[in-house]
Amino acid sequence: MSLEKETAVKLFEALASGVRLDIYRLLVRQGHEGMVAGQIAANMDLPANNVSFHLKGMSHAGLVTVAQEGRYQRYRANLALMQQLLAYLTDECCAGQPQQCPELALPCCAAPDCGE
Amino acid sequence: MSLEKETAVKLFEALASGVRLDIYRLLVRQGHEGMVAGQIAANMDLPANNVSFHLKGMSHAGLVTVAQEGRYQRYRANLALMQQLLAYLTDECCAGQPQQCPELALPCCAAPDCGE
DNA sequence: ACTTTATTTCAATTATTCTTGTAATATTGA
DNA sequence: TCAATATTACAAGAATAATTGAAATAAAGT
Repeated sequence: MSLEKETAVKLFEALASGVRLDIYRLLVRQGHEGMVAGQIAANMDLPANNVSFHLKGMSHAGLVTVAQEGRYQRYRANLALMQQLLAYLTDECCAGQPQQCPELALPCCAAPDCGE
Repeated sequence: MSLEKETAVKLFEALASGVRLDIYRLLVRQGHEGMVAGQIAANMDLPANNVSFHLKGMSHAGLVTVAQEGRYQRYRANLALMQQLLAYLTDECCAGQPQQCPELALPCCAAPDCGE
């Protein structure tokens, strides 16, 4: 159930900009409520079309989801995919030497199945 | 003790390329042993100077560390910083509505201090 | 000292991404 | 239907990043 590499790269690209990182964290803070595009743009203090450009990239990558509400577009952070991304990163960590993991304090290695 | 936004952006940029993502995951698998630049280049099947270019970016961002060993440069994944990056991402998640967190299955929210 | 090996640096080219402005689409309310 | 609002689409220029090749540095072995 691991992510495709291509998917992971797109997700990191989607996070690799100050604007988009701010947007994502804003949506994480909003939780399930999310925010509509105009609110996000107001919050970012950027032109609406620029924010829309970034939101498009983020939703295309899967980092956020979008739902239409009349003439509004409501965006939400896709936290489930973020979890998969983290798992992808730490997949097979310290392979063969699980005893290294605790000292490196990596969550994957603290798991009971680490090193399997 | 949260990361600076600029630091977080640089880390995501460092992960936002197929080549660098492969390198990072390779180093994660290697654990504390790490790998020297030439081994990494051989593993990536890319020109050494190209790999060096990417490694420089990654180490400048802090994603990996580098230690000189004679004429070799040994690179290791900086897992401690990765942990901080994850914390930065999920900081203040679902602020004010901690009851949303479990259903979103985000690790930060499963923590006992979620919503504080 | 000389040669080989490991790695980095620099410069040039190509490719990609960001921003801005303007126009288009589509929903709502009068 | 008409006007206003929310948002996206498109195009052009500016800014960044990636790749390649050639040269530089620096440690190790002879």
